[in-house]
Amino acid sequence: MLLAHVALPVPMPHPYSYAIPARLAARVALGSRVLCSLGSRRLVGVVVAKGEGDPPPKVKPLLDLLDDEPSLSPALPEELLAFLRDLSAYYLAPIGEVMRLALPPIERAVARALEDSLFETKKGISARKVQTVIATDSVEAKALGGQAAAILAHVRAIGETPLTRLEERWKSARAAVKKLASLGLVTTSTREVAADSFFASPAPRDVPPELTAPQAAATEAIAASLAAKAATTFSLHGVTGSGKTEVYLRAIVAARAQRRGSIVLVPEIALTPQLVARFRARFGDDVAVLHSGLLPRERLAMWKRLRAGELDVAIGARSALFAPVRDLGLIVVDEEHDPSFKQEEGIRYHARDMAILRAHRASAVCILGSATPSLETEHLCRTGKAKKLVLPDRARAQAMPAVEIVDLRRMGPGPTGDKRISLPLHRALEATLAARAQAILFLNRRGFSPAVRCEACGELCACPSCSVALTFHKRHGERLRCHYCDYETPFPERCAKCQSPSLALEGLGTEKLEETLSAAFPEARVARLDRDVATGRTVDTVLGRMRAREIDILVGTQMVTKGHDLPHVTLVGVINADAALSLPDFRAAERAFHLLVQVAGRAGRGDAPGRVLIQTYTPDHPAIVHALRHDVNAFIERELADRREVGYPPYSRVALVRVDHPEESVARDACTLLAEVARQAAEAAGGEADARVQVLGPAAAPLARLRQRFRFRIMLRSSDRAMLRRTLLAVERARGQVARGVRTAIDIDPVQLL
DNA sequence: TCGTCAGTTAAA
DNA sequence: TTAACTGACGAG
Repeated sequence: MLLAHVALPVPMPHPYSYAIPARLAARVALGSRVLCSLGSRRLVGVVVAKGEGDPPPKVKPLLDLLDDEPSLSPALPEELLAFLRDLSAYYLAPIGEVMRLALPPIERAVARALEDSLFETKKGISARKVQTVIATDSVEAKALGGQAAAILAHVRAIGETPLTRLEERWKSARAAVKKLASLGLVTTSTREVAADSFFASPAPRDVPPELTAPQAAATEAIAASLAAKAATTFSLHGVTGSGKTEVYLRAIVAARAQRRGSIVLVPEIALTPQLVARFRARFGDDVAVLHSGLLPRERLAMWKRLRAGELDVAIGARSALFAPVRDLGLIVVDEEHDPSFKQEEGIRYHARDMAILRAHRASAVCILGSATPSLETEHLCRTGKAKKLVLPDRARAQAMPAVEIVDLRRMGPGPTGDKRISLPLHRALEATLAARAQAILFLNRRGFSPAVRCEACGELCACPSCSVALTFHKRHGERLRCHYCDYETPFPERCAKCQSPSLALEGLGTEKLEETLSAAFPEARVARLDRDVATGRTVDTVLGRMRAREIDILVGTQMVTKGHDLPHVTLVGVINADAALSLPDFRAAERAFHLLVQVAGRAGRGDAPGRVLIQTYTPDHPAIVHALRHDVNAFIERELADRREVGYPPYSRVALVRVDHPEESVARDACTLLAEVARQAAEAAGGEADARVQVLGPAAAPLARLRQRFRFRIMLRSSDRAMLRRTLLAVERARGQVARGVRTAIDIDPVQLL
């Protein structure tokens, strides 16, 4: 019997086998999308293997083949298919769910439509409309249950909310909203949404500039690898303004010359409109820009055009890694060090690592570009797995801004009385305002105060499910919010533990900083930029106001450090550099360093020389010392040495554990032991551990049920390196105890796979 | 007795 | 993941 092995979007590690009916036999290929019935459901899957053989006892036939357009068949080209299988094996992720990453999201709707045989191919793109939900003033007559109550509370707190946003969080939001609407508690309305903002204005073509010598050398090296079809990873190290983008553009041209396509990954596409603009200026509209604002239909259109080879360049965030680009020749990862390349929910993957993998599989070139390369990339260079290309800083002549340290141990508070607005910072703000220039203040804490403590018994208000301190948000009705899980509750009247009414706000968030500054500088226009005020596209609105000089002082989180030219900013203040340094992450120092270098780069790139003030209690910390001198190499050297000293692998912190033993009881014991070790290690480290256990072999089926229980995370809530070493030793020891059939992969280096 | 709920199981 | 099934419970 002819069988098709199909990866279906269910969390099972194996594909399902179906009989290929005669009428489809000629057309079903590897990578084809097929409609299958699984239990009582109908699902769209991808054919990952074909063959004759013994059918499983309950084999069913394929229902249909979805690749109706011959030019787009099969849906997933061989190269992409092979890559997805590697990714699935590497991250122990269910094959079907991985395949789904690469399929256009409209498939759900298609499958449903097929089921109802209502499917009709509508050409053209419908108007962009979005349905929103607004709470009315009426009060519910009787208590509501479950989702309806939660949704009502949410809409009342947040205000007008798109229905799709609600559906992300509550599965049956649509039904619940319908019910609420019938009770008169909410109303819905449909509004038109602005067209795709990236293509709103025509792109004036640019003229390719003359390359500098280092640019030319880099371009040449890349073109040579492309011409030789030699899979090569390049680390392109150059500060902002050193011309990395021009190298990307030339590399794409070189790939094109060989009729090969390119993928460009950026950390957050919404924050990089000017990079997109440069690509459009060079290549016109022949660039697929994949961003979150696309409607499913538009996304599908892009997908098809890429698949058909009509477009050969795709730009986007993480997920653009799975673009069906034809004859892939090049993958660029811009701002390679950025942590947002790591997908942390659903299928977990690191887009930078997987970009290297996909490029190698396709005999393509991978360029990792950054002004502050990650230690992982440096490690690849040192182990000969990547080649280093350096663009010296030609902008150095324009003078880097003067970076000054404000030692909070010695410096008293400024006139506001708040220690976090020190005297030097206060004076610098005054000077900036007097000069009619702009200032950016960076504070990595959203909300008003990051903690609320009972003054009677000392208890912190904590999230019931995450046991993390709740942040007080003044706007949106004085509520406490958990920044991990979005749990929300009104500000309590009394302490939950001792009923005392004296609850004190602790610490400083962006909301409070904004308020304090508005009071201290009444003549200044103070604005705030963080996730609470700006989501996705609205970031641009705030930055637009900044560029138009409608804002004097901008207070913000991470967001203010990324992208965008703000030429009138002459002062950048880091309120508390130690906040970034004490994050519960072994990469805290590295990230703080990246942040400080980036933030410093924001000052004075325009008409006036800039000033950067970094407030800290630990001015001697290497991340701060080296950021002061803009010395990336010295920092990397120091950090690598530090990590070596505690025995931490240079690559990744994730521990994957595979248990492969035929004896169920042994496999079970191994799982139990590893889970226990992780739990204990995590407890000792004051946090959780990040590891996953997968059971392979004959014991897999009986233990599959228990998989949930064996999934655990180690997240070190301590920057204590000795603790880190103890944790790793504990996991190593456990590996020794259950040695037979247990493999652990703690040091994950994707290039080892190649 | 029926409906609801939480927990279990199988899906090719 | 999802849907179907199971047994336990409590309201009527």
